[in-house]
Amino acid sequence: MSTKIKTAEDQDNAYGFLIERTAKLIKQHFHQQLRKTGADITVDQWVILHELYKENGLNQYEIAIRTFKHPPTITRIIDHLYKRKFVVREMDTQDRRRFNILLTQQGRDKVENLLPVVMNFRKQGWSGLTEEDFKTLQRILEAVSSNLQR
Amino acid sequence: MSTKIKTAEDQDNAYGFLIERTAKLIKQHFHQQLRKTGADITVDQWVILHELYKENGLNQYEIAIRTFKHPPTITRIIDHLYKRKFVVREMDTQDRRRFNILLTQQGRDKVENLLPVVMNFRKQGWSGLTEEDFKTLQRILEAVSSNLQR
DNA sequence: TGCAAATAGTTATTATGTTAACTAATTTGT
DNA sequence: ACAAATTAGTTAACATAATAACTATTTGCA
Repeated sequence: MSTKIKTAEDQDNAYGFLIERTAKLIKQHFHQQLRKTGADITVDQWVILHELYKENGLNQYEIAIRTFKHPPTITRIIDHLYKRKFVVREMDTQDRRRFNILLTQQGRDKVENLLPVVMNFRKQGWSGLTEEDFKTLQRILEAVSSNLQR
Repeated sequence: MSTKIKTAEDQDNAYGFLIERTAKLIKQHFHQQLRKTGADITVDQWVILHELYKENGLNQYEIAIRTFKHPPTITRIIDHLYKRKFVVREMDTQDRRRFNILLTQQGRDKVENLLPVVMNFRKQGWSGLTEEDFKTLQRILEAVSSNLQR
């Protein structure tokens, strides 16, 4: 069959490992960049701040979907961001189970200060890769995701 | 230049996110598979058991390198595996700072019981992908890694 | 030989990942 | 209208991620 993976001695999950390793590397190096700038913020906190910067007032459920994180994780990270005065929780008047999460001015400033750092980081990480490469990468990773979600 | 990433409005790190999301999905689904079989073992514990199955007696430093995890993480996971009697720590006679980690029979049995589950999981995840796809995936992810480690 | 530097591993701290169990509010079906 | 099911969010418990600070060894080198 055409889908066999290397040879029989390939007992180790080389490709899954490669994907996880790369994801870790990206996160680690991005974390380093954030530290270097003295941002004093974690990668996951950044991700949520950035989502709110793109669309302010998301509720926690929507943030969970968009960031691919679980609800308890969102609760905790929002707690941290609230303590540091980057966001506030606003009770939703239509549905009192919901909180709309709003960036404060301080939160918005933080995102805007870090945007150049982020852009630079990406430029470094993706350098030398072509449009074609991105398309292929996307196709393969989405195939794996779809295989698993069956 | 040939390396630009889509358009200017692509402020979000779509590809980095895609890689991380896929890595998470793989881990999550593998975790589900392990639970379904009643294995009562985490993915990270499996990874270390499997490394030891491939080469018994590795020290913690070598395990850290091979699994891409940090030393404190290895300490804790080995502690868990020890409590569950899957491994033992043997003092290295050449270098008394080192422990050689050895699979017990119980640990070896655990790995062998789970190997078919793991193989099945991989078959599902990678189905429909060609040798060519794997090569491309590998090239791209290694390019990103190498870009970051510069 | 002797002492500084490097190495293997642990402990502690803070943050996130994952699941289960829970509260409170809303929606659905009849 | 109302009980049952669903949904948004929290709390708790346990495991991993990352870094710093530490102990105990071993190695490098003047």
